[in-house]
Amino acid sequence: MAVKKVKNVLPNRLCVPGRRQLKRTFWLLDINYELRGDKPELWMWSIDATGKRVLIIDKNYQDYFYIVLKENANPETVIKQIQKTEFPYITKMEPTEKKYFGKSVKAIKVCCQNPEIMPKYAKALQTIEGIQECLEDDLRYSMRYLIDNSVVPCGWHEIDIEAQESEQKVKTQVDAVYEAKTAPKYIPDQKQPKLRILGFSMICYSTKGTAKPDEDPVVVISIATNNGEQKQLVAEDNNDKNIIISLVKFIKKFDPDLIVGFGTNSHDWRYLTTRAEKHGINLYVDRTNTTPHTSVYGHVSLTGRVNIDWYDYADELPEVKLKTLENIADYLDAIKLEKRTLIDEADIPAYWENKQKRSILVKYSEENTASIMGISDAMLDFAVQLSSLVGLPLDYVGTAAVGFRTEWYLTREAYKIDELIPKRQERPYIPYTGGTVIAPKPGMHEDVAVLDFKAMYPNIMITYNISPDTYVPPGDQEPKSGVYTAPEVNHRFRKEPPGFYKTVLTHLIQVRDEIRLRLKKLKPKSAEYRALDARQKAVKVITNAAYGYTGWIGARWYIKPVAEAAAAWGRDTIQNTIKLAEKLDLQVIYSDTDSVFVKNEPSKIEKLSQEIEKTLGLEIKPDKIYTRILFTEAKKRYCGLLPNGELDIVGLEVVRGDWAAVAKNLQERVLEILLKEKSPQKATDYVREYIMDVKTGKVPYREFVIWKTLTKAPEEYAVKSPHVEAARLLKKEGLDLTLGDKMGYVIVKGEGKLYAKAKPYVLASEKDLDTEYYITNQVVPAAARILTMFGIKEEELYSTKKPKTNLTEFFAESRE
DNA sequence: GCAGCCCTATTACCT
DNA sequence: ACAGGTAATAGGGCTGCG
Repeated sequence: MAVKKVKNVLPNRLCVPGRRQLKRTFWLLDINYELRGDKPELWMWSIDATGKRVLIIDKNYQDYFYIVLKENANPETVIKQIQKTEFPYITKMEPTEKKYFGKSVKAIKVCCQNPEIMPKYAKALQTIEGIQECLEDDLRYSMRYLIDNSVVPCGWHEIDIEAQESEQKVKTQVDAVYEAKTAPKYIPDQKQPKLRILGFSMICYSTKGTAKPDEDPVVVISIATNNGEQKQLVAEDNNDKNIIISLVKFIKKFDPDLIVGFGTNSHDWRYLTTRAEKHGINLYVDRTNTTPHTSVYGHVSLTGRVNIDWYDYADELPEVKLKTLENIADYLDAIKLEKRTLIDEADIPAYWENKQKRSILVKYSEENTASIMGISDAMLDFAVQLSSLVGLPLDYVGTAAVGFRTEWYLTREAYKIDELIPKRQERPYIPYTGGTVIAPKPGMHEDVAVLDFKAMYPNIMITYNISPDTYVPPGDQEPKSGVYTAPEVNHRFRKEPPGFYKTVLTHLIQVRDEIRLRLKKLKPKSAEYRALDARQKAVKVITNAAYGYTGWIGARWYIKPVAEAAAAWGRDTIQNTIKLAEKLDLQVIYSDTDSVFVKNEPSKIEKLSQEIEKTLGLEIKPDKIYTRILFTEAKKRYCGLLPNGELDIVGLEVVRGDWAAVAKNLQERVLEILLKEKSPQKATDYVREYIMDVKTGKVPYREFVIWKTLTKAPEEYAVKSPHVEAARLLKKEGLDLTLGDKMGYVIVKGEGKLYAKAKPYVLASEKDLDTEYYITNQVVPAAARILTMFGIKEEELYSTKKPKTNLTEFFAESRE
């Protein structure tokens, strides 16, 4: 796609040459806009090159949207028609050429003084003769500003400014307020200013059940800063008025750029707001003396500061199954502790009420904040890079779902090539066929190589120019340049010019390769390395999400054949690879979507890889080698032994969050014995002993807990199930569960269906456990899943006596 | 009334 | 609220059974 850009005429900027103009370089922290009467002002909260906190106000940028004209319409006639009607906020209309899904369209750019009136105007205009539709009236003013001026959150810019006598309330919060005299100009520089970071966590107290902000006080607030300051605020006489005042004071005094927490977007800020209102305190923790408010994608906004809730980044760590603060901190090695203080929510009242134990609660709270600071240390680089890459402000790039992050990146790219931004629209969900999975050859295999296509879907989209703007619908004439036709589904895509996705993906892949090359020359601990490494991770996230995005019905650029074609070419690619491998007499053991597991024969593999590269133009290479690998009959589940002696467990119970640890631990040990020692007999013995341990109470209570997510409100479930019933019991105790929370339950002795025997683990204890259930439904199935591959029957595992090798004897054994 | 079968709901995983 | 493909368990309805 030809990149043609009309260079900065800046028709939307009302440029007034000023006196006392200065040049400043600034790093953009947060952005918001204010309406002064009907005129928008864009506020950029920033840090300048000298480390001063400055607010730069741009009053000179006007919002606009586009009218797309019908093919035969005359722009001037349409403009005249509009002028006849009363649209007082329209300041300018100009005919222009744009592209829409790759096709040139006639359009009118409509400038509006008041950004918030635009959707209304756009709707009203639709009825006018010659107008096809209106677009881009649904972009927020602040995003419009960022996109049009190439302003990048968490990036450096240069700008001409003029000192401004600001209102007192603003002046107290920053070192200086300026008025923008030119558009900011982006300066690529990965260096970051030294940010002031404040982390906090809190503990609420209720005599029974979940604390309710209307009734129950906050009793401990723990604060820490990246300057090493720490403070524990402890309520006196269960009255939280003073500690909330102290929190506000502390924040004002430290004046953080970032406020970080865990669960703050969904809980803490709302709770504090309600408590503050109750006490008549102003919760002024931002830089403009307003209170926290919920905004875009559900993030809590603190004007002038960046509020980050690290829980929003938990999705980036799929290895952590139960996303508690402790687990995430431990996973990231965020905090060094001899022994962590752990207190269940249900036990908090007991700790608070007991003066001796109260100090433990305060320590727990202090450790929580320390964990938050540690997570910050590990994750902030990534958040900053994601923000600057996709162009969403740092305070809500984390709350934006993957689809929206991808879309904002695309939106910025579309602007650069004059593509109009399609509207979001409701569509029916129609699934399509995805990747191919072939059944594994069950059993143990020695020396197996896993070959992976490098970024298969992105590269397929590049190779076949698959894109919303290159799609040739059925019935449309084939373009001169010719088309690529997808296998099976027969969707066509023009070969030329390069499509939107091809351009974007090529760029992303190239950028990542460049970064990785630079990383090789840097010291891994250096700030530059960390920032760049975070950058390449952010690039990878967006690259990998692109294919999924194309098949998402919520996507602005959704065109089903695009996703469907990419998937079809994927299937074709892997099928060809398997065929070729077989032709080379390279035994294929398993394949899933973009990978093939083959016998490790390097010369044949090399040949395969070269042949694929030559015929398909895609890169496939060994990703890892397993010394030994075990498959059951199931797809997507296996265990491999790596050369370094580690086990790579995929899909099996061990890696699932919804099996009790008592079963997972056993299965892991069984796999270890089998893969390392190749002894089914030893594994069987181990299982039998283990079962005895379970029966005799040698396994800790916590290992019996089963965790399952509550995906909807308890009433909405069609069938009764253990975790939902357990959640009901919790609720009876006043302990609420929010949608998406994990319910931890155990199965206790009793009658009837399983759901009747499920109890929240906090409400039961060791002696209640139905060990029979755990043995027959957790421990044995998990072990048998593996051991049946070696001819060992499930029933054999129940035997308490020495194993018998002979089946007749085994059947004589009694099963208890 | 219930064992056995089959289908559905549900969850979490893999690429 | 990025996609589809898959395994697995428990619930629940239905059938057949003198």
